[in-house]
Order: sequence, then C-alpha cells, then structure tokens
Amino acid sequence: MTEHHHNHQHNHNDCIEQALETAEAVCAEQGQRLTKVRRRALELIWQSHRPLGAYQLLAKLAEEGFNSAPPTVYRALDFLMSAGLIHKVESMNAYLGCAHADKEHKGYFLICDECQNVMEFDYQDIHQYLIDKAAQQGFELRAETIELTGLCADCRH
Amino acid sequence: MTEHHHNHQHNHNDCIEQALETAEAVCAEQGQRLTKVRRRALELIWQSHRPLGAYQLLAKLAEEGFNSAPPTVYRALDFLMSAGLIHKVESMNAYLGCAHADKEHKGYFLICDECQNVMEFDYQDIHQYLIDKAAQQGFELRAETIELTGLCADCRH
DNA sequence: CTAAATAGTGTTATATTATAACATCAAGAT
DNA sequence: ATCTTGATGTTATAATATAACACTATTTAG
Repeated sequence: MTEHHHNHQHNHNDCIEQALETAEAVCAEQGQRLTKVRRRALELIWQSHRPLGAYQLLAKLAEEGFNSAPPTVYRALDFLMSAGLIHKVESMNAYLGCAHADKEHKGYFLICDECQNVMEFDYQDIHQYLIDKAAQQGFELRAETIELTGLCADCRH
Repeated sequence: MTEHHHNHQHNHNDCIEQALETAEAVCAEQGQRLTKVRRRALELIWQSHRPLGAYQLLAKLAEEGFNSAPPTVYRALDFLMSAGLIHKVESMNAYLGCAHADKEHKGYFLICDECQNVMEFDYQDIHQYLIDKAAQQGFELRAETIELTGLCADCRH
C-alpha cells in the first residue's frame, strides 16, 4: 500500500519529482510526447493532496497562462490516463496521480470521507481473485474500478 | 452471482414484480413511503436491461405525465439509493435495480463493454478481505464502489 | 377533529462535468 | 523545404446534477 498524499513521514516534493521522472520515462518508452501542458497538469495533480477535479485543474492552468477552455484540460487528462500516469476516481469525478505508473497494475483506492486523503493500493491477489470469479461466469475482465471510502486512521482520532 | 438483466433463462417480468414487492416491504420496514413517482421510477429502472441514466429515466417519466424537471428524477433516485433499492454505477453515471435490497450487502458489478448487460454479485469473502486490508492501515471501511468491465460470455462468441 | 409539523413535489434557475467540431500551429519525417 | 501528423486554440453545446424557494399532501400532537 502506498499512501502518497500528505503523509506525515514523507516529503511530498520527492514524490512529485519522482512521478515526473517516471512520466518522462514512460512517455519516452511509449513514443509519446510529454508536452508543457501535459507535464504541468501532471505536476499540479500531484501537488494536490486530494483528487483534483478537471475544472480545478483548468483554473490552475489558466492562472499560469495556459489556455483556459475545457478541451485543454480534458485532453491533458485523457493523455495522462491513457499513459497510465493518473487515474480517475469515478465516484468523485476527480483525478489522482498514479504512484505505480511504470508497473502494469490496477488502481484501487482507499478514500477518506473526512479529509479526502487517498491511498492507492495494488493487491495482485484481489486482482487475480476477481479475474477468476469473473472467468467462472464466462466473463473476460478488462477493467476494474475499485474505490473504497471510509475513515482514515488520522480522522478516526 | 445474480444475472438479473436480460438473461436467456428467465422471465424478467418476474424479477420486476419481485423487486417491487421487496421495495414495498423494505419501505414499510423503514417507515418510508414508496410514492407513485418513486415506485414508477424503480419499475422503469428494472425494465431497462442495462443501467439507466437519470435523464433517460426522466424522459420515460415525462412521457407518463410525471413532472419532467430534473429534481423529480434525482429525488427519486436519491430515495431509492438510500433505501438500498438501486445502485449507481459510477463509471457510467447510470442507475441499476438492486437484486438484494432486502439483505445487507455491497453492490459489486460486472459490466459488459459490448452489450452493457450487468451482473451484480455479492461476495462476502471479497468484502471481508477488503475490510481486513483496510483495517491493517487503520482505515475504517464504509462504502465500496466495485465496478468491473469486460466481455460477457455471450459477447465473446 | 383540527392545527401544526413534516415530508414530498413543482418550478425556475444554475452549477458542474464533459465533448463535438473545426481552425490553426508545431514537430518530426521524407 | 514541404508534407504529414499530432497537438493545441476556439466556439459552441451536451450531459449530469443541485440550489432555492413555493406549494401540497400526509402524519402527528393536542
């Protein structure tokens, strides 16, 4: 389990830097271009301590002189998602930096109702379990949306 | 696992009838009122063979002379969700009749990308597993959004 | 039985999230 | 250098959801 947002023990700047390096590498490998707006969008998403809405991101980009029409941000988000660099949290309509972009994985989330802090986890055993259960029904699994909400350790007091 | 929508083997009308009976019982037990528009909304959701969007439902209700402003349908949906009679499929912004409304359970979905047919399943073992994994992080689980997509047996040929 | 309280609905307006369509620009390829 | 493709700019609009307040119906208390 990786708690990558606003953890007491770590310097989040390191995470962001790491994420951007990974992004560069992933894009290079896939022959994709990490353009200015894409790169900055990714950075802003990582700087947020909670999943960031498309229009929140758009506002931040606009402040910095980027084009402020919705397609700008949705294009960047689509790109980053298809490169596996961010995930969409469907239950929040918000976007989150992915801490395992370099590994094939599924993004499973633990979201705190109180502080919106998100932990991403990647349990290969759950994944395999779900594949097997689906296969028993003749169902071929392609994508998983797994979003768990509740109270994080800090917010339970 | 319960495939309750458009299965070859069953008469879906029976499902709908069953669902409405359960709804009556659940509402009675909870001291809630299953008013005309709520009841009809639930029935229309069940009649659909795939998750139904709020505005699709609104259109159907409007055809039948119900008020056709959005709050009408969102209020009905909110009511039905909080009574546990339907679920929202977050990844589709659509709503689905719940086949286990009378039992305490989590709605987990298998959604076919091709035909949009949905199976709802309720694995207590997954649920317990997730509770335990979350608890190991000090996280108290409250709600789960588990939506799996892929190809159903029919659509794989 | 009636008044008060509460729950439900009607109505208008608007907020939020996302995409379509087409023009223009910039980067890498021949 | 020009061609091609991918990326971005721009305008408009679609799709999803909620706020706020007025009105009505049902339940509850006296």
